[in-house]
Amino acid sequence: MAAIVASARRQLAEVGAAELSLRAVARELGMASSAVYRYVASRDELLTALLVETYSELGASAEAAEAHTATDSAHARWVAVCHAVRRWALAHPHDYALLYGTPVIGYAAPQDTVAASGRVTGVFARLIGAMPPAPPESAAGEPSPALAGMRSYVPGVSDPVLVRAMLAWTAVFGTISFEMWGHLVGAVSDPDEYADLAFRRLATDLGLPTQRP
Amino acid sequence: MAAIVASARRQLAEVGAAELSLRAVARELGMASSAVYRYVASRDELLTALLVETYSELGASAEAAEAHTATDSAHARWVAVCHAVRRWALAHPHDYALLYGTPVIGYAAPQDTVAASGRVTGVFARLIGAMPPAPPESAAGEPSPALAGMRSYVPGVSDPVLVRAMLAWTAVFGTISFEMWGHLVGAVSDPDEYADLAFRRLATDLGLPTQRP
DNA sequence: GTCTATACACCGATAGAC
DNA sequence: GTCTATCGGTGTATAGAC
Repeated sequence: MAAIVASARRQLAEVGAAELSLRAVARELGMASSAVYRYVASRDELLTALLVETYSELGASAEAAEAHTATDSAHARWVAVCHAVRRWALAHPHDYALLYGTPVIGYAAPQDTVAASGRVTGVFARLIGAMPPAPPESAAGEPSPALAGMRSYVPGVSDPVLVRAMLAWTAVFGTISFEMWGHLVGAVSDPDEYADLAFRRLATDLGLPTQRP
Repeated sequence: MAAIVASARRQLAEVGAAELSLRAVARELGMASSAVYRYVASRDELLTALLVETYSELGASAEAAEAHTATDSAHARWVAVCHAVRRWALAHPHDYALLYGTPVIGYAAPQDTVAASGRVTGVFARLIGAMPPAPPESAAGEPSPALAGMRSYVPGVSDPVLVRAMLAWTAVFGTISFEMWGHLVGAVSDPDEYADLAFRRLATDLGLPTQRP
């Protein structure tokens, strides 16, 4: 089973998730295609196994980056986690595309994959929890019910701050995706430096404390 | 030729860009598969035609939204353009995925598609040009050469402001992509309202003027 | 411009022998 | 658990007649 998933991940790098083929896996493993069905009931099940393993790998990278700078400021940890995600994406472009690119048409992600994705999200959510709960301009206003799900991760924060946190999160993945998929060509000449500027800017604008806790 | 591209776009909605097939197009048009080769030299050429047409369509939507609010504030125009892009994406999810999702493996985008994509980008760039050139906290510092390409669009702006503009741009597409591809499930319960909050927040944080010009 | 025919590949999935 | 054989599809691309 491990060999099957490993082979499938190798294939991913060549053909993309939608073209992933059980037959090709069997070929690479020197088995008959029918033998693979002993281990995996269908192509979709293989895809699920791939998603879970890959989300978990990225989650581990992010967690490791945070643990490694755990004694530092929230600002430093945010930047470290962002860089870890970007580095992982650059090192595993096809795996990144599997997770954050166009979903495979006709494939319905089961609950397992949603749970697996939470590991990465959780790292960001914890960091965002270090935001100052009531910044100067925090206007009062009614808390919007649209953000209820998000608010459960980061309680006691005003709506503008919550939205800002969401935007920072989407900006991180938007930045990485745009870089990897060629949308930054012409605008950014040094992606490494730009990424660093961007991740630091986000941490600063989020108000993440620069002092150690 | 128009019928071929139209059929291909219909197909896109069913199978995804990577699985787009000349045969299926021919089938839908009631032609022999070989006849299509009179119009399109290869599958990649068809893909290019699709990309150019689709970028142009989205660009037209964004431009129309801006023109429609041209007499309003930059803040209002930013929000209108963001909503227009999101509405177009929701109405044409597969077209959006073609433009901003995972690139098709093995397909090298020719220069034509890059030029076509500039129409959308240009709308955002012009709006960003309305940012206050020297905000309070604009630290001096050396302008980074990594942002040279971007700076040519928005001259005379400090690096932090420039980076903030880039982040806003990537956040818009990150937000739309995350919503469309299911990464916001659990965090956001009302996507319409969240999108509005997010786009307004970005306009505000960018410092786009709320008064008419 | 459109057709038929063809070469040469690919795929998911199952039946049934060993 | 693995195999062979098979069903019933999919595709790109070309040759050559009309």
